[in-house]
Amino acid sequence: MIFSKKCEYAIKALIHLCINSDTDTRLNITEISDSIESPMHFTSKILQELVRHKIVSSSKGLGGGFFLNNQQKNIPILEVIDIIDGKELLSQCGLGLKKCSSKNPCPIHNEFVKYSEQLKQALSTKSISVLSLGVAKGTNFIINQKEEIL
Amino acid sequence: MIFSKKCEYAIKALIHLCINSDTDTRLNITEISDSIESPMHFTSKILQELVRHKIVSSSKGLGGGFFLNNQQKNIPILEVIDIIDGKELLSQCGLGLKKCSSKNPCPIHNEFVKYSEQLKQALSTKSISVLSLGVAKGTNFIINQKEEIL
DNA sequence: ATATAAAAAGACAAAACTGTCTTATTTCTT
DNA sequence: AAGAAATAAGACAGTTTTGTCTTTTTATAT
Ligand code: FES
Ligand code: FES
Repeated sequence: MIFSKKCEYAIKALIHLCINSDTDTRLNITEISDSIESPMHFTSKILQELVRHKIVSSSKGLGGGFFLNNQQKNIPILEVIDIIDGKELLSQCGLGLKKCSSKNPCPIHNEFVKYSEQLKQALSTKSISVLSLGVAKGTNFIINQKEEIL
Repeated sequence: MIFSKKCEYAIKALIHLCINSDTDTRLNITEISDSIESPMHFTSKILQELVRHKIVSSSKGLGGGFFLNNQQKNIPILEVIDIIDGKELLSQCGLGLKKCSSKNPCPIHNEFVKYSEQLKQALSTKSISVLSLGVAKGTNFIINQKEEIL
């Protein structure tokens, strides 16, 4: 598993919020965790962390909840991954050497860097809202689909 | 970190064994863990697991130790990763959906599969001995190099 | 003011991963 | 047969990740 569970839940929650919330439509944590099938309190912690980093907005009290404003919907997903799993995740040596560099490359460096750089590039150009498009249209999914018996 | 520590140590140990052992040159666990800078008993467990899967050979008793025969040196590294971290590792959905498929793709499926297939392909065609070449020549490294003060 | 609904925070618990220590077993040498 | 050197195996411990529960704080509506 390349991303942590925290990170997976974060991305799912953000996509759900992108589609279903805005400045004056807030979602509470029960609704969110039910929708993305994630553990409620754990998800709440993750969203709190994202609020601290200004990736998500929130308001307390009656009628409050979590939401994304238009600016937040355009944040690239890589930024979220960097916050939750650390900037190193996609820059680390595949064999765990302290520093991944072409100067002192490990035996899998070439294959590995090619892969991680490409992935990093792709994730840095996809915003939360771009990833949400397919989900809103029903062509992409953030929860497990029922087995269809054909 | 995409591979587990177990897997990192396994790959390093195999490369070290590929370069320094053969049917009648066996290495004991102290020598191996010192050379690859890994925790000795943990590494021993990992090698035992690889012995059970016939990736590594071992013999007990005086003059015994771990070693690779010529056939084992040609095992693709992906096979090792599959054993230690599970076949799923490089086939899993990046968002943790139970099944990664283009029929019910998650929002990052396209990017994700494109690169993980490439990596899997690359790792399936590199044998332990191929990865060892650079290390034997001194152009690749499996332990951290000292900081050079230039 | 009070009740209520919500996030925020903190303490705790379970599980997985990583690592250590001890004992058993095997094999070789003498 | 005895001793030594090695892997094999199992019990245990620390740490991190994942998840749960409870309390506090804040804002709104009545
Ligand atoms: S040095 Fe190992 S991946 Fe770059
Ligand atoms: S469905 Fe998520 S990566 Fe394929």
